[in-house]
Amino acid sequence: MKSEPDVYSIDDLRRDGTTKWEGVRNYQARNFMRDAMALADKVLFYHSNAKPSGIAGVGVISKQGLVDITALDPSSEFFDPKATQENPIWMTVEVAFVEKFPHFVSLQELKSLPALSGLRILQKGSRLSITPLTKKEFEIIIQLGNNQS
DNA sequence: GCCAACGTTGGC
DNA sequence: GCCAACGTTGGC
Repeated sequence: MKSEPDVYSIDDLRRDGTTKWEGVRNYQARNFMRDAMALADKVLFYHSNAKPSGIAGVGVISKQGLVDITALDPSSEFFDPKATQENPIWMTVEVAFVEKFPHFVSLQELKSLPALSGLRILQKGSRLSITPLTKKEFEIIIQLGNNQS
């Protein structure tokens, strides 16, 4: 999952312990969050629009299938007039902090590894805030992040 | 700040 | 249903 660190970073998640991933307003990203994420699944926390961008750490899904109530709240920046109690449209999950990588895995580093060339986040024009990755890709990145160098 | 890529909106 | 216009994302 992606977040701009100026808005919400891995350090914010570490401080908060858990956070609701509210404000996703893209159907594809919503579907991944709703259908492809299960309770206790691990997630990578990617810093976008950052200096540098890259993967900063790891979280875990601590609640799944929540209604994103910010869509129903006219005072919220994420308010969606099309959302109703009966059909809230937008869903979210709660994420819990697991670790901040001792070694930040930069975008440049991700791109340099052929084994990771299939990562959706590396594809040209990829803008989704939530994307799936394979277990193998996940494990490679966990290794990189925990390598002190 | 630029710009490519993509999603959404709305006129027709 | 098409498609131009517009807004957003995000790397650089």
